[in-house]
Amino acid sequence: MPELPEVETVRRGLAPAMEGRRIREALARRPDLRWPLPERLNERLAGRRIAGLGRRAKYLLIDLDSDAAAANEVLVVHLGMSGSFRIEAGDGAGDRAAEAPGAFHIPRSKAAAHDHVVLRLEHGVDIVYNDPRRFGAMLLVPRTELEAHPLFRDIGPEPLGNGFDAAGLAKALTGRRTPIKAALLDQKIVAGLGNIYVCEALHRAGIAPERLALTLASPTGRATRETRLLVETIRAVLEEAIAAGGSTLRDHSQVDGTLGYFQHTFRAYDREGQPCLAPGCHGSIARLVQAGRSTFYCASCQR
DNA sequence: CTTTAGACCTGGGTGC
DNA sequence: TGCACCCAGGTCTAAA
Repeated sequence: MPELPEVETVRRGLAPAMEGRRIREALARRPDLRWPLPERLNERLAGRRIAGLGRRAKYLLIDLDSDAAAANEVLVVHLGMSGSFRIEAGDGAGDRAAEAPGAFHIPRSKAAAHDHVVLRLEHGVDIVYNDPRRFGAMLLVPRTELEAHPLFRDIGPEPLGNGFDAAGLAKALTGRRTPIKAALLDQKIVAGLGNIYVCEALHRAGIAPERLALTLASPTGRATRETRLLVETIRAVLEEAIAAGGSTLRDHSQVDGTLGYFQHTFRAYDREGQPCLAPGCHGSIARLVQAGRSTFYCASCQR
């Protein structure tokens, strides 16, 4: 469940359970997700206090205080394609003592397939990370090195922040001969959009996905009516999606088990063959493949 | 430099 | 029931 609105929903769901709490124990069931998990995860997390939860692009940022002289670190989490968190009541001290040191301390009744990491908090709450496809990632980065980190260094502006505007988008699209669909998926141009919200934004803006990116900016790289429209549309779609708790596909749910419902609001994504929902449009949604990803659009009202 | 194809994984759905 | 095949919310890497 991983575009910006879903990650933001996860952040908001986890925050009340995590912020200000201390990690009692960090348990890893396997050594890696997409990349190796941080070395000595438990030694580095146990006892640390969670200062707060943040987000950058599709990354969840778990801010950790450190005792003593060690530098503060951020536990950076990416959900990949299939990552999710859930909050569970811990099992208390009882049966933990019965298990071997280093064992994965999830009661059998609760352990689910693909539960890879558990953060056991001091107040008896387990934060469980589950990720069937393991495209997700976790890494520990010193707070001061976060922005310069290779994963963050080249990422574009936050679409809901002040750094995202028509002038900047126009500049980023200038000279790019890639389709606008692919350009908006490029995290260097704008952060946090994925396949769903790019399709939805282009549909709402009435812009054809095959249009070359450079055609949306003026020849001199200035903002145009379309660049401005795209900026506003992207913002609106993301804000609506966050307000709806994100989109819930397949069996994913939010951290407390409730479902986001923005998927009921899709006007294009995954609606191949169905009528276009743009006001006054009598077309239907088609599917094409761009850069290896499905694009859903209406050839009638997207120009 | 820009752009694309392949790679990484598991699971669900479809059609034979 | 089994099996082959396609598809899926991402993004890094190598190659063109």
